[in-house]
Amino acid sequence: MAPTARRPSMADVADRAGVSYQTVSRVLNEPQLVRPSTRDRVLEAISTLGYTRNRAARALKTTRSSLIGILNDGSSLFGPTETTTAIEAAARRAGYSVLLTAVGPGAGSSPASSHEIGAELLGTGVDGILVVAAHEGMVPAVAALSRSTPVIAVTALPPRNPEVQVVGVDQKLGAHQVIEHLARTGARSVVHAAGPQDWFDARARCEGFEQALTLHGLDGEIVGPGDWTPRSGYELTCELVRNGLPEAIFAANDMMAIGVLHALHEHGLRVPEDVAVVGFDNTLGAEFQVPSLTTVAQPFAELGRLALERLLCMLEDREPPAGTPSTLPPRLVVRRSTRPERTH
Amino acid sequence: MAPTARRPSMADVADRAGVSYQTVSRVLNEPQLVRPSTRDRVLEAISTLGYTRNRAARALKTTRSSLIGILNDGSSLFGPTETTTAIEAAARRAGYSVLLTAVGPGAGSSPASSHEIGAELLGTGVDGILVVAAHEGMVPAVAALSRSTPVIAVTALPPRNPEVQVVGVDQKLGAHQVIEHLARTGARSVVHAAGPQDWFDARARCEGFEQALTLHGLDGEIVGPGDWTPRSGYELTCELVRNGLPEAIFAANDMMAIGVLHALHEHGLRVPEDVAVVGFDNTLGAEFQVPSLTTVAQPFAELGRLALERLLCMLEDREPPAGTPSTLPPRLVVRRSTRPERTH
DNA sequence: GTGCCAAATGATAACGTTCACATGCCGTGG
DNA sequence: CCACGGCATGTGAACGTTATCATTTGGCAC
Repeated sequence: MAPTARRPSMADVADRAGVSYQTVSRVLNEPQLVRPSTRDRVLEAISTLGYTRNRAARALKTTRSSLIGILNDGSSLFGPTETTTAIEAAARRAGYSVLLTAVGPGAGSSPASSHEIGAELLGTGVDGILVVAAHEGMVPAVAALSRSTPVIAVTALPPRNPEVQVVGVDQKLGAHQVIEHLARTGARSVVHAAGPQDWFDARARCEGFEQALTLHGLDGEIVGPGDWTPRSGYELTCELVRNGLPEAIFAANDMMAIGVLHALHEHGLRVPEDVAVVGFDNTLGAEFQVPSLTTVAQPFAELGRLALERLLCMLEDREPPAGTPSTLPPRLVVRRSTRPERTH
Repeated sequence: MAPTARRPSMADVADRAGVSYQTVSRVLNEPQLVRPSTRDRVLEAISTLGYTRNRAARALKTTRSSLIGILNDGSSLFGPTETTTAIEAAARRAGYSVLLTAVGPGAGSSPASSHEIGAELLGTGVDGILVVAAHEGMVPAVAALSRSTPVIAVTALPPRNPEVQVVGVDQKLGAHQVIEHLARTGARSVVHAAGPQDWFDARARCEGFEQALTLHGLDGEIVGPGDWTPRSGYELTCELVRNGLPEAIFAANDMMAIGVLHALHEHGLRVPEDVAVVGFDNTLGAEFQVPSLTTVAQPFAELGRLALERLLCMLEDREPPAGTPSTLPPRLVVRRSTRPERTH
């Protein structure tokens, strides 16, 4: 590290190019207003000096920070991480940077302080906020936030606080696809090992499960809730083994499904012959479980891009292009942990 | 969203408290310099107005943004994600926010543009940068960065560019622990299914593997490289099955190990009776694989905290407290995918 | 050549802070 | 009673941009 000579400013560039700093500003913001020859001279000065705009000054003057805040839950869950990465890439393409803030147990902060964290995030001056992995604990923070900044939540539709725009994957549809597939493969009874009920996505899967169950006339119930971890899937299954197994188990996510598979194997039960198993998410490892896991793939990355696109619309005061969905469909991926569908 | 009345500034607070804006500034920055009664009046004004400092103005004046950049590879790998989350939490506690930037194929950007991305990250005015999930493709960006900003790389020791400080988990030690365990459980030959060789951690594991092999007098070789995915572990194992299996397979990470387990199961081979399998990372699902996976746990979160601590030392021009390690030890977690150690 | 319009460029102020310094006040000691 | 030092607070300038308005320049018709 050099003795940190001050970074070059517009004035330095202007001197070198023999123009005023205002012209430099114009080259950067409205190039069409400046004569090509001048522009080239300025651009050359910029590149030889290695000049970059001072973002703080820019933000101060324009009252826009070019920063987008992501609020997540501090877990390392597959889906939210994928979504976050996609948001970052899309944001950068649009000229924004991404400020990451975690709230919740995974981040070592109590729900009580989620309020504070919201305020803090606001204090950073972000232009807009995307809430990834939305669960109940974030509601107070989001409610506070949405009063002073555009906010979009990435989740299944939350029952209340309708002020906040929502973008998500159709969890109910996913559950329907699962149950339909199980019905077609001859299962008569299905248990749903539920996810944590303070997560909107988990609740939506439960609702979808129950709807689909009656639709297809299957027996079934919800057990749990688990907590997204393999261990919770494992423990719930052990209980089922003691109390009577269904013909199929629909786990709230792939991690729990992994626990389910483990428990069944441990008790000498064959999958899918004795019990069929389905997960949710299509995690990286799902295909290579033993047996390879039937699951529901969610378009996490596309979801991130969609959410960002929506947010940009809000920021720039334009309507989202007609026909843009706010809900994306998931896709059932059939593998070997369920029986093959009858082809008639 | 209200018609966005301008956020209150220090002047507003000052008016309300009947002091000058400078006093408000002092209350915020050096409270001990202002009389308690005045301080209370100011604090009250702050809270009723809901005032928060304008970060842009602050950054402009102080030339410090209170922003820390994280450069990662845009993958959703378990380790980097955990580390990132830990960094974010620690940074927030220290009064910093975290700017996330992904570079590399996972982020949809070619290595060629990593240079640009580095410059861009610099342009945001971050006070320091943490490189998580360091691989060869980041070297140009990091080299450029480190000339003008404090940078710390979170990785196994990279062979070159010694200017950049490094914090990491001792990958070689991890490999040694694995081989020692395998030796003790009676394995005579081990194959290492290597990770992508442009990752420093992957290379370090290879080196450790070879060292430990000769140390314990075992047979073995390196196959691959894979690419961290289950599929690559699966394919490498299928090849091994054709060409002759060792008594143990040491996969470069848990994901690849999952692929290995799948392939072995598919070929009717028993784990650990026919072949022992070891992974690396202790991913969330490792314990619940079939059979549950022996692996090396890395202290990802602690690593993040350590890296941030180091970076803060650089930022504040103080020496890291004596005795702070720059390398953390991993921990072997023995489960059922390897044979039990002989107790003599 | 003169006048005029548009295009190109420059000058000034402001954004909300913090820094460096100036001022006012109080109590103390001579 | 006054000079002095320390504490508490206020004033002016500056950070690097962009917005607004003013000025210069060049081209062209008359």
